[in-house]
Amino acid sequence: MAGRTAEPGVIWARPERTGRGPKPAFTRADIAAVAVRLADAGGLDAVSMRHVAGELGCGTMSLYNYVPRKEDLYELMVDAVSAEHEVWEPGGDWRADMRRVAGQTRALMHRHPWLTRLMSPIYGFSPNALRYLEHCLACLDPLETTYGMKMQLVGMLNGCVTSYVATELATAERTRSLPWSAEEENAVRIAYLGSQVATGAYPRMAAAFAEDQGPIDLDAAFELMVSRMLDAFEPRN
Amino acid sequence: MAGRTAEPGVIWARPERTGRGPKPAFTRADIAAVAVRLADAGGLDAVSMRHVAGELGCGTMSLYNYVPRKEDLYELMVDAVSAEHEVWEPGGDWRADMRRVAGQTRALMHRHPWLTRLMSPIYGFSPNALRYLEHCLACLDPLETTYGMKMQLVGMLNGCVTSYVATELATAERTRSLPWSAEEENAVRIAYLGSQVATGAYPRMAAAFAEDQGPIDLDAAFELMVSRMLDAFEPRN
DNA sequence: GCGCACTACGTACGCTGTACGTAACTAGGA
DNA sequence: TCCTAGTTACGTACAGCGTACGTAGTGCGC
Repeated sequence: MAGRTAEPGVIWARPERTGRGPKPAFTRADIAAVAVRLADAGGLDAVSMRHVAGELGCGTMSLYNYVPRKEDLYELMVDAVSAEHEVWEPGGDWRADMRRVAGQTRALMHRHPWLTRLMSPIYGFSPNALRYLEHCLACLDPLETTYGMKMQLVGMLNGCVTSYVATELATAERTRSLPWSAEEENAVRIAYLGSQVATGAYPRMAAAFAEDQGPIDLDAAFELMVSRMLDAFEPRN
Repeated sequence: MAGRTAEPGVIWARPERTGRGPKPAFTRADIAAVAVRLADAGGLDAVSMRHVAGELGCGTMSLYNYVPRKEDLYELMVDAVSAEHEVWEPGGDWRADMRRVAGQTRALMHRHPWLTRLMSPIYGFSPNALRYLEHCLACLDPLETTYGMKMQLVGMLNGCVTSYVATELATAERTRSLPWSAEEENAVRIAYLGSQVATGAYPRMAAAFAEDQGPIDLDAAFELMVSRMLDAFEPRN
């Protein structure tokens, strides 16, 4: 009965299997795969211990043999999809390589929209996160600066990418599958915003909304943002 | 009984008070203040409809007269603390002003650690968010570019600040008030990380950890990040 | 002054994470 | 070789959550 309750630490630090007892029926990879599938299909809220266990065909509480807390299940999920991060031989142009990294991160988050919600700094050192970080550092080899600075670059880039994609996804989600119609929702928002702006209290916001506002090319805007971000780390001359 | 269920839209679009019926016992500000106080004291998880209602001294379901969904309560909270954003007369140096804005945002998130979790792009157009945005745009008046670009700047800055502070807070939280001791937790993490790095699969990560690693000045690192970010928007010459 | 929109709130439902007790099983140490 | 300790499996149970809904009381607008 010892060690039944939560122990210190990252789930990655505890071995998946210790010799004693019956063979576990599943691997962490199995569990993560099921959870990811559920989240992809029904959103993060569809990932409950009961649901995952049901999908695996085992009792709810059996899951706790593999995953001490639900938070750890989330860690498994993040690590599992992080495996999709492609790793290539850096080409010598760190800006180009990092643009590609950022693009892949964005694509990953589009494939798994729940990822942005789990992109807390806590999930930082899973095996595939290490692999990803190592790859980023490899891409940054041509950049002559400290590793601390490179880590900061990666951190900032990830932060911006996450927040950008989160905005993208929220916007897309709002115009889809709401209990009321998207047009109605939008009309209400526009009307409200218009009424606020019309008070004259926000002249610059008014000007901003009045600006052209053609349909935005989200891809181009993303590339631009990333480029600007990387520019900031170009060694000064 | 009409309109009992959720209606389209932002909570800000519906009037706080329509003429009919008994006077409401509370204002939205009252409710937001209570929720913020609870979150400050006990974390975001301490904010439940029951708990807030109890603190207000009313029945749980009465809250739903003021706040159609819990998500809207969150919106009220974000707006309430956004009122703490100081607004000043821009001094003509947009970089200096934006650095100050970023610093205030960071301070705000330190005062209300739950804020980073609610900083979803959804909560974008509350009254105080508009006030904040207008102020940012005012600070950016000297920067000659489109409003679209300025909005992107503000968005990127917020994204980076949020992710930076989230990391700060998560790190601080991890070394505090855990069910097991912080030393133990850290020891486990270091041991795990060391074991991974020691495999030789992550040579650059190993180098990064080997690097100096004096105690990091979080304030300086933050200032540096913001400066770099703003540099990216400096008009090219 | 009448009616209706609004406030107030208790009850109830389905769901969540997970503590705990119990039974079956197996590998390591004697 | 057997024994036992550690592990897996899983049902039950509990406290808490968001919120749908019914009902009763209130007071403004017509």
